Amino acid sequence: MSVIKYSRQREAIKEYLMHTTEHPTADTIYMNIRKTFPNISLGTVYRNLNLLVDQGEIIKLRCEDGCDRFDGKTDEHYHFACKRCGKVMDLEMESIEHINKIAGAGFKGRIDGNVTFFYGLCPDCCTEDE
Amino acid sequence: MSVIKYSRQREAIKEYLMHTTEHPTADTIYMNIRKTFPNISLGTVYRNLNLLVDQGEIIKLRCEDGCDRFDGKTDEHYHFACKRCGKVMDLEMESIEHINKIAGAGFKGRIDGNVTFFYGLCPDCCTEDE
DNA sequence: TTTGATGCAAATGTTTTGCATGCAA
DNA sequence: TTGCATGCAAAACATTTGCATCAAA
Repeated sequence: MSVIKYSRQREAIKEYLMHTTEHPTADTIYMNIRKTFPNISLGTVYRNLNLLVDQGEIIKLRCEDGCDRFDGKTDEHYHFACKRCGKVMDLEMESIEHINKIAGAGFKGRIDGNVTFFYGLCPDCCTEDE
Repeated sequence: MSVIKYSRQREAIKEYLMHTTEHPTADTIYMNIRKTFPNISLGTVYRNLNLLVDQGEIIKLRCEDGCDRFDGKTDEHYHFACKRCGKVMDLEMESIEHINKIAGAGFKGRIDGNVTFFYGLCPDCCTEDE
């Protein structure tokens, strides 16, 4: 098994994800990191994102719109996607991990967890409706 | 707005999805429909799948493994994905739609629903572990 | 007939990968 | 010095689309 060496690019990606709540796509991350590392390549961004996901330092979100988004917040929380503007946000809500028990009730396998995505209209799009 | 005409290919796709619980990918559906329509093209399969999704006759599942899967069962139910073999199955369980209220409690927007995917080990992979 | 559906192939968009070079240890 | 990480470009992959032709209504 190979050792993981420090890299400024990876550090910058991690740093960027720690300080945004936007749940950016790989391409958005690429555009932003380029401000600091103009020569960084998309391939490097992808390689580092996958590495960070494997290490559990960031989370990969499989969105409805097809492409992946990344989240630097790794503690248990839930996401919301706006059906109108596509924005993805964190939800401040109490735990719903009890649904794992509900799901496991009549199931012969083992339930380890769940991925839950809520959808509807975000606060901004909701206001526009009035 | 254009009228939707009958097509034997679309009917075959719908029929196939109605009688499988495998949650096949577009490519798997293509391979199967080719047994009946050897000349059908992948493009046609995709076009019809999207059409059926728009009509609410089937459901599209965005899976962890990246590609989409399709489900002919359209009533409210939840899915499970095996982390080991990748199999996707339906879960027989009571409704958890109350989580929409929990999610909406401190949220300024509007919650219309949720997409929930459970994961862990399927019954088959679970048994192998013993 | 008219117009939507098809088959085919080319195009698209996202993500991965091979390889020579650069940089961390 | 060793070998992982990078930049670049090509490849891989799932999905969509343009167009001439076919078939439903």
